[in-house]
Amino acid sequence: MADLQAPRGMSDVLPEDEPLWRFVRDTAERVARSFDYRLINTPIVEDVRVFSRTSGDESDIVSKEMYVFEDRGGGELALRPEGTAAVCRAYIEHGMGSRPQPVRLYYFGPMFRYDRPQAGRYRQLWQFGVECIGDPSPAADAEIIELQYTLFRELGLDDLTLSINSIGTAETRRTYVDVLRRHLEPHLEGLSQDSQRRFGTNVLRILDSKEDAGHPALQSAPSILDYLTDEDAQHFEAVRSLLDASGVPYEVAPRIVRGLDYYARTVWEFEPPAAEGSDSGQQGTVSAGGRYDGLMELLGGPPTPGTGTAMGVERTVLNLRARGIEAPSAAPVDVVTIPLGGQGPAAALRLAQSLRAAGLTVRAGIPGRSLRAQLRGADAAGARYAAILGDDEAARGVVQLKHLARDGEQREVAVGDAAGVVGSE
RNA sequence: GUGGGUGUCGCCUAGCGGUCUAAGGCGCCAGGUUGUGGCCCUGGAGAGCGGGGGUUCAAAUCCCCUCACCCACCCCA
Repeated sequence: MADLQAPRGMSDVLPEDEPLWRFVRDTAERVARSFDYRLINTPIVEDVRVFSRTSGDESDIVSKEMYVFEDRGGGELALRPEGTAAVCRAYIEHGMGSRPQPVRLYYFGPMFRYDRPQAGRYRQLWQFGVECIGDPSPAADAEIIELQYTLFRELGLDDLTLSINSIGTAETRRTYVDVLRRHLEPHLEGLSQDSQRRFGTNVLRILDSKEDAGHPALQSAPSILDYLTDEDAQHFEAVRSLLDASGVPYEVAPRIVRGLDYYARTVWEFEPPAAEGSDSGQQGTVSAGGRYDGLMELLGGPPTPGTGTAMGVERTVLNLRARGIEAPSAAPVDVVTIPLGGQGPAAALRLAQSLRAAGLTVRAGIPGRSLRAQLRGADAAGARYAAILGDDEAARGVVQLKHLARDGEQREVAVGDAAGVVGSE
């Protein structure tokens, strides 16, 4: 094995992987644009405060998963762990608040988290995300969810389940956390160690516990939905009826919470159906998002509502592969040139130029190899035609066009006619 | 961060203490005509067994450490 390898948890996307990636990316961009979302590219590094202020210093992302480094000017930079905060920073920086609201944006790029890698979890992960900024209404939430839903359908992932919840606003959450604490406290002894730890750090997470899922204390736990303010409840109700209207199936899951502090009200996740057998792939969430009113203020901007979602590209590709879904096949090689002799190479170069100019895909043959070897190579490449050019052809301004894809019939045509012949089939 | 598993040519795999200066398949390169493919045949290049250290007369084969990957937990996309 080579002594130099890609950094832990980071991997190469090889040419053979690329068609599926391109399928995901192209489909994502097409769907986003069809909802009138526009691309925004932000740097992959940001001032660390973009994330520490917004994700919450206590969050795992900030406390232990960020790649932070000092640049030569002494500033603290971070490899971005997620996209939303960076997009919001750009929104503020470029005064997008004075554009027609809401501003609809999408991004596609790598994120970095210093996690322990495992199936579906990487230190460099790609996300496709959409953000609808400047609209507090339930319609924006429903639009984002519908967009994501549409994208999964277009990709052929039609068995993902959508879970939605409302976690209210900061105050309702505080109230609910107190209630939940009081409810769980008497049962603490009987809960798992993880849950006991989370009782101190993040009570809401206990609801998500796999270990304690069947515990009576959890089954009887109060639902956050019962603690929503009237406004929160109305908002959630409206999101639901809009989803109903657009035919997006979902289930309400009062137990889902999100990892980042800036979420408010609507939150959601798309997950593949629980795998048969037992313990496969707990890294299931393919896409997740929520409303983040309040985030802008954490970044020093004016109060601005927003909602968005992010999809894990690797996990999406994993799900496509698991279902045997393949990317539309790439364009084949139209012609492989086969230069022979002393004059062939130059003639082949000129021919290749003119064929490419005509929009054809041409692989240059390698001078010096035998005709036999070159034809074998052309065949292996799956080329439709081989264009043989030796001294004789070069002198006469012709080329031997051999139709590999068929029976190998070969005919001599003038160099100038080659593009027409190849292009006509 | 915690626990478990794996690690032999580019890929897949055999070997599991001496017959291994490591074998096979795929792929790659070349040849089987002087300028003709796909099948087939022949030959060739390519690893010293993830790395390091031990044990032993002898290690790919045993032990330890380390690295990487995989799986689970935590957390998350």
